[in-house]
Parts: sequence; C-alpha cells; structure tokens
Amino acid sequence: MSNKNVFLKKYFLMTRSEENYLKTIFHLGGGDSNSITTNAIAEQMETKPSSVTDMAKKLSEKGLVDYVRYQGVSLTDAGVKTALSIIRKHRLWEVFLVQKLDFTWDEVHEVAEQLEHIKSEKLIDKIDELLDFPKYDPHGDPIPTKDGKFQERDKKLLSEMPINSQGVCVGVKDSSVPFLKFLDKNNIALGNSIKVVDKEDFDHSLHILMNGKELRISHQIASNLYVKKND
Amino acid sequence: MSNKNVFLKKYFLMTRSEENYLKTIFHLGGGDSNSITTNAIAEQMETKPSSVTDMAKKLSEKGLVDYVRYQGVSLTDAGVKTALSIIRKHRLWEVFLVQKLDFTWDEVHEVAEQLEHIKSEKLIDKIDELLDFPKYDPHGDPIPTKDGKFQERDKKLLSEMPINSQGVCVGVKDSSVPFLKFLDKNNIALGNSIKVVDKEDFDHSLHILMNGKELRISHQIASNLYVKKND
DNA sequence: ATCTATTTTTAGATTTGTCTAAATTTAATT
DNA sequence: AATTAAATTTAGACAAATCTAAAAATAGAT
Ligand SMILES: [Mn+2]
Ligand SMILES: [Mn+2]
Ligand SMILES: [Mn+2]
Ligand SMILES: [Mn+2]
Repeated sequence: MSNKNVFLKKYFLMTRSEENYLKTIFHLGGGDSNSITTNAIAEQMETKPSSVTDMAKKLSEKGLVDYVRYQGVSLTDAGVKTALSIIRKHRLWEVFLVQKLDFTWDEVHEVAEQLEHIKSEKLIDKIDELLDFPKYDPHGDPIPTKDGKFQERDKKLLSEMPINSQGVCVGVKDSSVPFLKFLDKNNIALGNSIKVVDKEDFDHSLHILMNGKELRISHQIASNLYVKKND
Repeated sequence: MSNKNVFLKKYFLMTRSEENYLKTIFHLGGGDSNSITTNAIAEQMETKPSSVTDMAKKLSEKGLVDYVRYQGVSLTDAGVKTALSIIRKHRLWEVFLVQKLDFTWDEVHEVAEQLEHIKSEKLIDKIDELLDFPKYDPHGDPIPTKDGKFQERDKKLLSEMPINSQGVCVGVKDSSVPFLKFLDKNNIALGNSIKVVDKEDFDHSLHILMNGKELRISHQIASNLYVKKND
C-alpha cells in the first residue's frame, strides 16, 4: 500500500470495531469530557478490559477519544461526531426496516448493527429522504440530524408519572427482544394514550388506562416505558 | 468461545473475505468442476497468489471448493450455492439503489459490494419483494432466484450482430464507471432499440440506429454492449 | 500512612488475512 | 531428456483485534 493510503487508513477510515467502540462509549455517556472506565466499556461490549485498553490507545492516537491511563476515556468532538453518525445510520435503518420492509420492532436491531457500518453518505441521506426525515426510531429514540444535532424528547418513565396524569407512550428504555415481544403480546405500542389511574404502594404496580382500556402493569414494565406527559 | 460456537464459526459463518473469494471464483467460471488458477484469482482480486493459496486451503477445508495443489480451485455444489446467494444480494441491492434511491447505474456497484455481505435472509427476501422480484440488475445481469436458479438471457454482443439485424440493448459487458458514464453521455441506455445499418471493415466501427437516431459506434463500445436480437 | 481489594495495564499468545522472498512444481523449449 | 521459464506453494513476517496471566496503579478501609 502507498504511503498516502496508509495515512488515509490510519486517520480517516474507521474499522467496524473502532466504530462500535465509539458508539458504546457514547451510549455510556462518554460525551462532554465525561470519562468512562475500561471496565464499563468491556462489560457493555462483552469483551475484556485489556482489549478496551488497546483500542483506547488506538482511538486516542486518531484523536477520537481522550485517554488517560487508569482514568478511562472520553470522546473528543471528532469522536462524538463519528459516534452520532453511526447512531444516525443505525436508527434510520431501523425505521427503514419497519416502515418499508415490514420488520417488527424486535427484529430490527440485529440487522441495523450490520447496516450501520455501510460506508456511503449518499446512501444514508437517500434513505433519510425516502423515509421523509423521521425524528425517532421504532423504539422512540431520537435520530441525529446529518450535522449531528440531537433532539432528546421531553419524556419520563411511566413509573414516575403521578396518579391521574395522562400522556402518550413514546419509547422504551429496555429494547431487548423479550421485552418488545411482551409489549406486543399485551398490545402496548408507541403512540398509545396512557392515563395513570392508581399506583399500588406494596409492589409499585400501576393501574392504568391504555387507549381507554384498563390494564395492570408491574413496576418492572412501568420503569421501562417512556411517556410524554400531556400539558 | 464455546466448542459449539467454534464449530458453527468454522463450518457455517462466512467471513467477508471468504465470500469475496467464492464470488470471484464463480465469476471466473469456477462452477461445473472448472478449475481456476490461483494467479487468475489473485489478478482479479488485486491480491497475491500466495494469499489465494492460503484461502484455497481454508475454503477446501470448509467443503466450498475443490483444491488440488498446483492445479487450481473449482467450486463444489455448496460453493456455487453460496456464491449465487452473494451475487443475488449484490444485484438486488443494485436494483434497490437505482429504483428506490435514484442512484445512477455507475454508482451502485461500490455500495453493493458492501451491502452484499449483510447477513439476513429476511432482509434480502423483503428487498426482493419490495422490488417486485426483478429478473435483471441495472447492468442487465440476471438475478439468481432464492433457490439459486440462474436464467442467463439470450443475448449477443452488438459487435457480432450482422448488418440489418435489429434488437434491444439489454446489458453491458464492461460495467466500469468510465464506460457507464460514457454511455450516459451518448444517451445509450438499456431498453433502447438498435438496428445495425452498416459495419466498417477497416476499424470495425458500426453505423447504427438507436431509438431511430443515427449513431456511429467504435468497435470498443460495440464489443461491450449486449443486445437481444429481435426474432 | 499502610494494607488490601479492585481496577487497569502490560506482556505475550492466537486467529485471520495479508505480504515478501525463497523453494518447489509444472509447462514449454530445445 | 535436459534445460529453462512461469506458475504455484511454503516459510516466515506483519497488522488488527482479541485473549489470558501477571504486574502495576488506584481507591477504600483500617
Ligand atoms: Mn437498535
Ligand atoms: Mn432503536
Ligand atoms: Mn456490481
Ligand atoms: Mn451489476
């Protein structure tokens, strides 16, 4: 390989692994000069801390993270920007799979994990356009704009809503396949209206109206459902 | 990694590199017990013969190619099947990019080289359905069916058509970006009607009618355009 | 301030895919 | 049949990404 290409490779081309590390660090809160420990990253990625250390050095070399030995890593501005572009791709692909190909919301994540690494700016911009520039993915998570703007929704956990408050179900905290399938089975979907009728002190379970229908919800469920409160 | 997963990895999971080798061997005619030399594969893939030898051993180990030292490799039935599934994905993605995302036919190959490695049977079947089960890709190449059936079209090179014969432009032999852009610039597209008016003995150039309009075509162009002859 | 448990890093090994250079085999030519 | 040229393989190296085991640093508790 020519010298120029070695340079390009070292400083611009991201490997799939590097992209996954940046994404994970972002999800663990590594933006805003917030340090994340190698252990936390290793656990999240189901890898070993020593592997994380190696990658921390490489990403630091590339100017994507700040890394201080024994102190953990935080994303640089360039690192945040790259992480957001991967997350943007991931979430747009998830919307595409649901809206255009009839995937269910529990099927999309695994495929999006692959599609998010496809390198083509034109491709993702066209997908964005095809979907009419969606703001949220199938799990209610916000989709960063092309220039990396991030609009988190004003939402709170159902478990934290007071009695008699009303709102609309807008997202899930746990987006694991079993939880999503459980929600499907119980006809709980994003967009459903919610009113908290009563809360049980003993086990923190809730008595709610969902789309007008009475429902009992355990604390575990309620603490993994996001609701946008009506004014 | 558990023993079971090591087994799965070794015998079922294809790496991107392995998939690219199988595809290349197929394109070089390695089906039907036809042996392809390591040199030919290396040249096509812009890699070194020694690397091809290494991969030949690995693919042979997996039962995807027959490999005899110093004699080259041919695809086994399993190898052909795998190669066809990659080619199917490649061509379906190319159609998708052109039909759904307004890519031009010279832009799609590079992106399809990435997309063809996405692992999800449901994804490619749904893309196939979304496109209404296309039979040919944007360059006129046939798309293998889900069960690996391959229907090559009855076509011949424009350069081999006799004077006064007529037909429809259905494909390109050279699908390089410069050639495709050249065709665009000269309004030569798949689907155009073609009538050979005259052939020049001296330089083998052609005088044709394309969609009724007179055009002069060099031998180099004519020998890279496929035409389906009218009965 | 010292000890100790935990976290983190280092050192060295492994796998995959590649390369170069040397050795070997095959094919072509006398 | 012997020689030579070309094709192919082997041997050994390297980069990327990972691991295990051992060493080093940090943080918490006395
Ligand atoms: Mn996801
Ligand atoms: Mn999501
Ligand atoms: Mn192509
Ligand atoms: Mn094509």
